[in-house]
Formats: sequence, C-alpha cells, structure tokens
Amino acid sequence: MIPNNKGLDTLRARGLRLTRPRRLILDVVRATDAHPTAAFVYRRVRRRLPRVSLATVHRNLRMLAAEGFLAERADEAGMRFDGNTGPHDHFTCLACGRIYDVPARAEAGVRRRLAARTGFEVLDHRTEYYGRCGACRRQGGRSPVTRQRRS
Amino acid sequence: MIPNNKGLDTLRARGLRLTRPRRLILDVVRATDAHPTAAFVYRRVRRRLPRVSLATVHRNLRMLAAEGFLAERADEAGMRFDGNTGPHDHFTCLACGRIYDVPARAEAGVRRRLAARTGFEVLDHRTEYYGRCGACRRQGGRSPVTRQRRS
DNA sequence: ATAGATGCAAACTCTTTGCAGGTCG
DNA sequence: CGACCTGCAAAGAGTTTGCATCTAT
Repeated sequence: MIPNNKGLDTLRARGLRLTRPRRLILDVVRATDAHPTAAFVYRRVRRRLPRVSLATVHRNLRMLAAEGFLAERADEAGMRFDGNTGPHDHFTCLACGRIYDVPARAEAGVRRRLAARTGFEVLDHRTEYYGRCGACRRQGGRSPVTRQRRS
Repeated sequence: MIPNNKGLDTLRARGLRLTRPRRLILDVVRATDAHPTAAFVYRRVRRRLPRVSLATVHRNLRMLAAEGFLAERADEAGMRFDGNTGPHDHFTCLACGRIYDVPARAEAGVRRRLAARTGFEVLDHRTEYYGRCGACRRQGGRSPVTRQRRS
C-alpha cells in the first residue's frame, strides 16, 4: 500500500538484526495507513507470532522510528506510528478520530519566512488539519469532539 | 503577559464556580508562555495554595480547556496547556525542547483548497515548526534530538 | 441549602526496564 | 560463538476516578 521508503540493508549496516518480530512489526505499520498505536501493531503481529510481547513491539517501534524507518507522532491518547516517512500532512476527523494522510503543501518559502522573522533555524514544518471526513459528513450528526480512546 | 482571551463570567453562566484553586490554575497558565504541563502548574499553584491536589489541577485544566479558556496540546511527554487561545502556530526547538509561539499564517485559502481536494469539512488547521531556536543556535553544538522528559 | 468542587488514595493506561534465556549472522 | 534480541514480569510516569467532605452562590 505504502512504498518502502528505506531499505532494510541500512539496519544490518548498523549492527542491527532483522528478526522475525521486527520484520513483522515493520510490515504491519507499513501495510496500513491508519497511523497505528503500539497496541494495534501488537494485536496484528500476534496473529502471525502469538508469543510476541508488547514490550518487544514498543522497543522495536521506538528503535525503527529512531533509525528513520518509521515516523512517530504524539497524540492525546499516546504514540502513533506512520510507515509513510515521506513529506505529507495530516487531517484528523474530529467525529471518528481517524487520521488521513493529505498531500503536503510544498512551500519552501514558509520556513525561510519564519527563520527571517525569528532568527531560528527552521528545519521542518508540518500542518495539521481538523474537521469532519467525508464518511462522517454523509452520516450527518454533530461533530462530537469527545475524547478519543485507544484504537 | 498574555491577554485574557475570555471572560470568566462565562463560567458562572454555565453553573460552574470560580473557586480559589480554579482561579489560581487559570492564572498560572495565563501568566506563562511556556506551554506548561499539569505538573508545572501544580508546582506553581502549590506556592500559594499548598493543599491543592494534583488531581484538582488535572480536573481543572481539562475542564478549562473543554470550556475554551485554555488550549490543550498533545506532546510526546504528555499534555501541555496554553493560555493563549488566539490563532497562532508553534515552533519547537529540537535542542532545548522549548515551544515558542509564532504568528499564524492567515491563509483562509489553505482550508478551502484541501476541502475541495478531499471532500472533507476543514474546520481548523495549525502548523508546527521544528528547528533550533536563537539561544541554542548561539551556543553552537549539534541538535540533540534526544527525547525530552517532563518539565 | 445544595449543586458543584476538593483532597486523598486507589485505579488505570501506556510505556519502559531488568534479567535470564534464545537467536541471528 | 557472541552480540543482539526476546519474553516475562515488575516498575514508572501521567492521568483519571470514587467517595466523603467542604464551599461558592
């Protein structure tokens, strides 16, 4: 679904191993666009490797993110992971809580402008959109901005 | 430092009381631009009201955010609160972890454009910048993107 | 007077860590 | 074979909740 953004050879080159749990964890995150939580990945990986532990899932997600294989993202309900490490923005539906990928606005000038204004070194920027997605719009109803619990 | 963005009369109008802990909690958040955590607010409030509980601080921060008196913000280290509820963006320094307010880009067209592209109802958008702030730049040194712990 | 708020302690959720044993290369 | 990794269980960190008591209005 999402292209592999980085070769796994890099792993071995750093003395890291490609174990079965690790491979499956990475596959699960890359196979979905749901910006999964650790718990979600755990449930999925367990279908093929029932003895895996949640701690291993956490350790690997953290490590894979640190190595640049995944993107990490803080959420009011905890950490989420994203197999798509290319530049893109996010749209969060306030009704169903789903997070959609949306194309990034490629505006190089935005960073330069802020840098000029503040004197900061601006290395990255990301825009978050909030609203109601197509599905929730069709279902009508108010936007229940109720606090989302774990997936 | 930051202007009161919303009158407290609104509170009473909704049958909510303006208690001493509540007033102090709101004051603390409004008196700083550090985007404080609950723990930070707790320590500050305790200086004037030593018997407050951390639970009360949490309850009030949550409630004040829900009522629109404060803005809530998820962070890899937990929730942060912002007394500035006006439109503005954030710059996070990857070296020191500080979060600066920066003027929002007023671009109404951005939302309309995304809505047209996706069919979503886009109600809000916010841009997050990342880099190295002026102070950290002057101090030189690499940008240690180490995980920030609690304030 | 009384609905709403508080303090305290316990419960919860998510994440991290110590350690003995297993495994990739 | 040896460094790295895993499962398990326990500990941490942050936040929420139940309940008896208190207090704004």
